[in-house]
Amino acid sequence: MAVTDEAIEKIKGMIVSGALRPGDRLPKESELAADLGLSRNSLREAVRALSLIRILDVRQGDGTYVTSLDPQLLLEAMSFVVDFHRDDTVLEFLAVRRILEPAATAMAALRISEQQLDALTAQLDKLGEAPSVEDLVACDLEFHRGIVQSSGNSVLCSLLDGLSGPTTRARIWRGLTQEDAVGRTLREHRAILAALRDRDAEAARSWATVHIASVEQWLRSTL
Amino acid sequence: MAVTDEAIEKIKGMIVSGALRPGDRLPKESELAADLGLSRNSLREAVRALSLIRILDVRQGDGTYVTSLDPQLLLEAMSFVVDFHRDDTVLEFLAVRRILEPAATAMAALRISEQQLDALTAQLDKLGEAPSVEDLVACDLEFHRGIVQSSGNSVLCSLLDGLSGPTTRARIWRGLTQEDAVGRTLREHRAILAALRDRDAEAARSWATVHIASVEQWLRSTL
DNA sequence: TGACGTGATACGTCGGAGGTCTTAAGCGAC
DNA sequence: GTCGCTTAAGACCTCCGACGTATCACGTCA
Repeated sequence: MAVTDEAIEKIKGMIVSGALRPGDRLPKESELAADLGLSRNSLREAVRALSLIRILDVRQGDGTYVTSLDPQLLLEAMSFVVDFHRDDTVLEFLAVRRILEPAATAMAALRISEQQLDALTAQLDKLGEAPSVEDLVACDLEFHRGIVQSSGNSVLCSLLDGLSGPTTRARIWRGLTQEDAVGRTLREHRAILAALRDRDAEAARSWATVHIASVEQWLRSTL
Repeated sequence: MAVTDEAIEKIKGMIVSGALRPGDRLPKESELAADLGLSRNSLREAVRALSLIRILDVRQGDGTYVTSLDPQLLLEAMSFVVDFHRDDTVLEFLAVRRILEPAATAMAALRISEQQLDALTAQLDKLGEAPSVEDLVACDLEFHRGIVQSSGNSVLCSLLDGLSGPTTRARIWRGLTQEDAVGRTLREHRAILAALRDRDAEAARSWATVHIASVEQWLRSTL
């Protein structure tokens, strides 16, 4: 195994074992390199790799720190990965989202606060009747994120956040080509919100399923 | 933005735009560094980072290649990330798995082949009545992986693979073996398999839910 | 024709030299 | 005494050049 890969494993080990805790500062590059028995250049490769996936936070002029290791932060790296997938795998991502999002919406129906409900309502009202496609997509993303956050599971939230990347692309495409998609999306959002207000988990789940399935169906028919 | 980060973005852009396709070979380090306008050392940091998340495949003495970019390969990097999470977030990961795995099992019930069913049966038979903990854990992992693969969704499969990481699984099982969990697990596996044979998606989904919920319940009571 | 050796090629590792940014201590003015 | 600026130290950023090591392809020889 290359010395850089060894260094990655060793740093990982230090964190997993608890020798390095979230927020801790690492020894400076030259010291850490000496400790691990490799050159500063090779160590930097290891640190850079761990930095890309948000394990380490490198601050020039200051030092290198272990991040909070929040699920949100680490899974955020997933969206970077998802970007590499081409359209032919979008359907598979969408299928996973079709499983997770209704479940998250149902969970949210039992936990969401009145305050959050009002915020979602205001958000939908602000958009108006005939928004631009860009505004609609941005709003859609925000709407679903708000709901999923209310599910109370940060892992689930981050996962869906990452999965929404390709879906978003598809939805832009759809909005540009399918005439009634805008109005339909707005109506479905209202329906989901109403189900949440009613604390009706099953209705919320069903509307979320319908919402995603409509995108999926359209995508399947055009690919 | 640092030159290395720029290089990461540029290489990512070349792949996403299609200038570099899966399997393609990159220019050699010195040339690529010159093209992107940075030193070979800094470029290597970028390549190493992309290599960690399985975007690039570096072969000493040969060259650097774009990987297949299969969802399986890229999401495999997630298990690396999951390893960093502490016990207090295991429940959240388990909750997500509780959503995905029953759905995957239900999907599998409609698609799994007779051949795969026989393979799963043989696998359970081989384990016997009183297996060792190591064998049980390995078998459990393999059993679920086999089912999820039959769902036909590689993204879903990779995702669950990452969530069921060896670390998480091992931690859970370590304490679980004290109870009657072994026999219970074996019985539940048999039940899931029977549902699959009957092509009964709902029964398969329910058994899978029960299977995971029992682990979740135990974990919640002990943490 | 096939096995072997050798050279070319490309990645792996290293040490050192400046450069840039952040932080905090030192210092003077209000 | 407090605030703001200057300055110096510390740490990461980038680069260069050199050498080590693994792989592949070509040519040689049996």
